[in-house]
Amino acid sequence: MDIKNKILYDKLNERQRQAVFCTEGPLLILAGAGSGKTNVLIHRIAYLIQEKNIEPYNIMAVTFTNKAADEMKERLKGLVGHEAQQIWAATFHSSCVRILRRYIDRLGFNTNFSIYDADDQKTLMKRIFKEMPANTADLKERNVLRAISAYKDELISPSDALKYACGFAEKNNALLYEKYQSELRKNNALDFDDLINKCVELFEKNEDVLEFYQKRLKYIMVDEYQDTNTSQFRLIELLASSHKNLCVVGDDDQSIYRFRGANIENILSFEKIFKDTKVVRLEQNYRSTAAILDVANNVISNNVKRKEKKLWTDKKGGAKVKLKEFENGDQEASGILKEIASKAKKSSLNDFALLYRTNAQSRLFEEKCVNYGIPYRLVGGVNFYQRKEIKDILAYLKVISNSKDDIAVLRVINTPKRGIGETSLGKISSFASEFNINFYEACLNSWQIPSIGKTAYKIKSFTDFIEKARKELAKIDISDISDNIVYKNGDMDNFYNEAYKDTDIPDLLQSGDDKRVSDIINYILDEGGYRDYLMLEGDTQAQSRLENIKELISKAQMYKASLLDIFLEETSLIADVDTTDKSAQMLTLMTLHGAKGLEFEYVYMCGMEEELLPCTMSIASGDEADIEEERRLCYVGMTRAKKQLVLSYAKKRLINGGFDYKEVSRFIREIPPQLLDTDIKNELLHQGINRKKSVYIAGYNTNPYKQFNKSLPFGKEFIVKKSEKPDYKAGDMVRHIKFGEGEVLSITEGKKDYEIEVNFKKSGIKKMMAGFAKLEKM
DNA sequence: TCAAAGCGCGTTTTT
DNA sequence: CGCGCTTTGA
Repeated sequence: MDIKNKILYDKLNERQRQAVFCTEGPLLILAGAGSGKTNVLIHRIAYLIQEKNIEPYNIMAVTFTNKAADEMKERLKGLVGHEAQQIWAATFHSSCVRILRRYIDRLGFNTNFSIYDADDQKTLMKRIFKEMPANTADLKERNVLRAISAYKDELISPSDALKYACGFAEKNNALLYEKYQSELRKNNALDFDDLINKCVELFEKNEDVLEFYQKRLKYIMVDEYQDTNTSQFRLIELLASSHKNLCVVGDDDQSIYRFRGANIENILSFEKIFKDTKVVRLEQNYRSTAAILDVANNVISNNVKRKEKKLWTDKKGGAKVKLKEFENGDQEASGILKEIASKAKKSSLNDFALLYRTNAQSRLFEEKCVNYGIPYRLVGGVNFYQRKEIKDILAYLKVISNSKDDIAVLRVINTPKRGIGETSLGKISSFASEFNINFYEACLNSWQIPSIGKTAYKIKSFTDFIEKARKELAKIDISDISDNIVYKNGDMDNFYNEAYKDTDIPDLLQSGDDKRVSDIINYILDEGGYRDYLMLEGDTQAQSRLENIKELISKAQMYKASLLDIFLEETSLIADVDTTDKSAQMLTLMTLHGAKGLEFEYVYMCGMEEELLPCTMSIASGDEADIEEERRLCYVGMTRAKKQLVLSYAKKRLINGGFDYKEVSRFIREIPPQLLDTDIKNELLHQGINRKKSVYIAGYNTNPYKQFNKSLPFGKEFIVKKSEKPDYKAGDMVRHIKFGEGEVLSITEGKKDYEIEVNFKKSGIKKMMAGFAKLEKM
């Protein structure tokens, strides 16, 4: 083979090279965990450019997360140099936004559309609920939104949903879906799912647009292919249908987004859909020791729905996987963190990751980290862009950019307080719907709103404020938007750059006295009174809120005010502010989902308990497929570890102020005991530790610590002793500290305590444990 | 109109 | 336990 830069590919193994050199036609790369798939992808791109003379401009690499996209761009830069900037490497969502900003007018939207996040969706749905009380009685916004999202994942339109709905509930959901979509359109807004779906719609209805992108994107690669849903698949199928140079990389064992509509069929049946697909399996793991891989393989082999594969490594041996048991969640946190702290003395804290199933679990660890002085980096959790103050500022910017965005207008019209209350908002709202105009337009005509009175002046002061910003600062000119190029962090972002491929790019940062997005934010802080509002709220958080805004401002400094839209779109699609400087020595805390695609020397997986992993929902559903997804999640976590994996669980745990006995996770019981390094008796692991499950404490919504052990410092263990036989019996009247008087209905002897059923005069029948309830005989 | 106080409800996971 | 939502009272 005639290869210019042969050395580059010599480091790859045989299979990896196959994948890299196979450039034409459909290719499915089944890449096990740690098999170097990202490496293969970037080498494949390098090969296309350097050996096949493909223009970087003709290559698209789609990822699932911003993190992955950034990493890919970074590594490509190292491999192919500045040309890497021409490659279209982005997430599904940002790719779609980029396309829609140019062409969505074909679908009757304005190109300055807003993007609604989960919060905005909920707010919008709430408004719909108010408007349609008959259809929404005892429904929850969330559930309806989930149903809508499920429709969208499958590319089902509201009219189809309505057509095929059976039963009242489904019909109703479909109806709400229809309403929701029309509201979005009114607001000139799209939700996350729409970003994909509108793009598909655009391509299906506009052949010329599709052709334009097909011609440009001659080689398409999709990372984490197992996580694509039906609509994402359709999008890729459309783009690749003419040249068919589609390469997808995935691992069915790491599919962990089924809940979000990821269709595992996309990977299982890829070969059927794309004729003459070549399949390459990457099964050599370069990341973990055999000890770790053995454990992971044993767990995942319990899944029925999977492509059989044998992940292997030549790193023989390695430290056994550790299993640790703790009395409670608190001790688990201290125990694990102490161990990490002492181990980290010899290596770097950066080598450690602490993984958990739910974000809620992070709190305990955060507190302890603070106590012990362990620096940590929390990935995920409350998103920077979801914080109140940031959302407020962004909402102002959205209003300035797209005044049709009612949700944004409503968010800020009375923040800071302008004396425009619920009643007035209602009046504006009904005026708006009566004349079929947007909320903001109604505000502009506030003096015409019946019985609005003096509030009209207050409304005017708000619209004046917005209008001034639009005229003097943003200079909103929609035709301008696609004709600009953004500089981001000193790099040319490849937004719209296809149009500018051969032109000189002006350095916007140098161009003197232009207004910037940051100026608009300062205007909101100063003239809008937002700073005073924050300070007057006076809570301890005010300072940190201002800090957050400052961070936003520094980002906004890089954008010309006329590029407000682009600023907004970047901020709405970014999951986490990318200030994670890797140079600092920090322990990483994150969810199992967040860990996908990463690796660490030492991985600690905590909360390895039934009802946590697998989580309650997946157990309760009774659907084995849900359990399999949890098992894959467990597998993903385990395969992050390079050198050592430590699993831990707590025997009991405080949950929602209640107090649960936990059973060790079934996934741990799936590991052959000889593979584990543990003090715990292995028989127990085999049979499962048989404790009484999920004792519901005494009808309390309160923490037993608080009720009976106030004096105990936080963190001290609460010990349950087998309690004495109570001095009351069925039929007796008793008194409870909270519920007052009641009649004992029954007493049942349990393993550790007596379970008492009491009929309280005020609060009805409650079941409680005698040891906690502290009932007094009357 | 708004702040303070009370109630109920909860948990996957993310672009 | 906490959060967010609703009710309540000024």
